[in-house]
This record gives sequence, C-alpha cells and structure tokens, in this order.
Amino acid sequence: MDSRVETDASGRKTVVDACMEPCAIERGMRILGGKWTASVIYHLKDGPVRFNDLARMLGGASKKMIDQRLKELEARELVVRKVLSDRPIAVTYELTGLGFSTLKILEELRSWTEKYEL
Amino acid sequence: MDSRVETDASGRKTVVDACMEPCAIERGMRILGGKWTASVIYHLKDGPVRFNDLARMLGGASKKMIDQRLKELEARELVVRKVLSDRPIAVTYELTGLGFSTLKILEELRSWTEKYEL
DNA sequence: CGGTATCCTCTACGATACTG
DNA sequence: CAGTATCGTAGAGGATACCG
Repeated sequence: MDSRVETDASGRKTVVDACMEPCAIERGMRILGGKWTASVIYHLKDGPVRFNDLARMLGGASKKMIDQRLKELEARELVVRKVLSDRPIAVTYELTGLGFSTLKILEELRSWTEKYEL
Repeated sequence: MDSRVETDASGRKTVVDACMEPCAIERGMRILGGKWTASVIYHLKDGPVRFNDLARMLGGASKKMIDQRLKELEARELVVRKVLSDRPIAVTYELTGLGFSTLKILEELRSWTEKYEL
C-alpha cells in the first residue's frame, strides 16, 4: 500500500496514507471553517476595517481569537494588514483578491442558513 | 444593555448578550464546518451509501468520527439513516432535501479550493 | 456489518491582565 | 489603539478493543 509512517522528534508516530489526504472540500473547510474565520472575512467585505471595530462587530469573539484568525488569513493571503499611522497607532485589515473570491461561497452559506432558519 | 448573566449548577457564570449571538454565516459554519462534516455530505450526493463504504471513502476519519458526524447530521435532518436488513445488518445513509440544498455551497467551496490550488 | 466503550492527549478557546 | 502574555479548562478527536 501507498503509505508510510512518519516519526517526529518526540518519537510520536503518524501513519500517512496517500488516499487519506483530505479532498478539496475538506481542505477548503479547514481554511474557512475555523471559529469566527468566515465571519471575519464577511465583515471585511465592504472595505478596510480597524482591529477594534472588527472586535466590536464580532461581539462574542475575544481579541485573542480575532488576532489569531487575522494572522491565519494574512498568512494565507486572504487578508492584508495595513498600518495607517504610529502614535496613535492605527491599523486596518482588508480583503485581497483571494479574500474577495470567497464571498460567493459565504453568500451561498448565509442565504442557506437564513432560508431554512438555521 | 440587552444582556444577562447565566449561572450554571457549578456556579460558573456566563455573560449572554443578544448582540453577541452569532450571525447567519457563523451559524452556518457551525453546522457544516465541523471536521469531516462537509465531506460526509459531499460523499452522499450521488445516493445512499453504507456505513463502511463511507468510512472507506473518508480514509482519514475514524469510525467514531463518522458515526458522530452522521448522528449530528441526522439530528439536523440533513441525512436519513435507513436499515435495509438485520442479520447480516445493513444500513445506508442518504441526504434529505435539506441535505441536498447544501450542495450548492459545497460545490462553490470545492471549485474555489481547486481553482486556487489550496 | 455497524457500531460502542474506554482511555488518553492535545489544543482550541475563554478570561484576565499587561504593554508600547 | 492594537495587540501580547499567561493561565486554566472543556472537549474534540485519535487509538484500540470489544459487541450484537
């Protein structure tokens, strides 16, 4: 079989099997499906938003979470961070082209959820 | 403000604020965004599938996970379980109308992921 | 075949306090 | 304002074994 075993530094072993690699749907969900991830993107759809404004929009999420999600999204190039000024420091986050390209998915999701009142 | 504090049996307190309730996007993600959830639905799109066949299709997921996801999806009425026979026991899972209605979202997600090679 | 039961680890997440 | 640091817990998820 097309599989191998990887052993990490601590001696932990993991079976890695080619046929186990997550399919496109799963990979996509692992990018967009994190808690608050989709919401963050969606709230940036109308243009740049400052960190604390985003925090206010996402009432239930802690700054730590938002920070974490923004960094993930920046790393994946769905979002760009822009420093407007130091002292007083001002920063905005906005979608990249790739970020905007997710909005069709999110819009489908939103309308589905609302249509069936879930 | 429109908020209240709930205290559970152990004395733990949680602030529940109306404006913190997750929006539609977030609610949708909490239904479809679980690990393997979207994949399970997607693999049922062409008709009923038996438990172990599903497990094989989703190589990386344990039976426990699949079982758990299927039960969630059944509870939310996106999937129906059908017993075909006892001894030997045979069971299939298939999408409901509500289950099928998610396929537009999942198809958008799949094509997005593939288009950008994520 | 279609699950349960058990155990165990790991990390995601929340709360809180602090900083440049 | 825009974060970072630290701590603590719940529960998600894997491995394995067992059951009707």
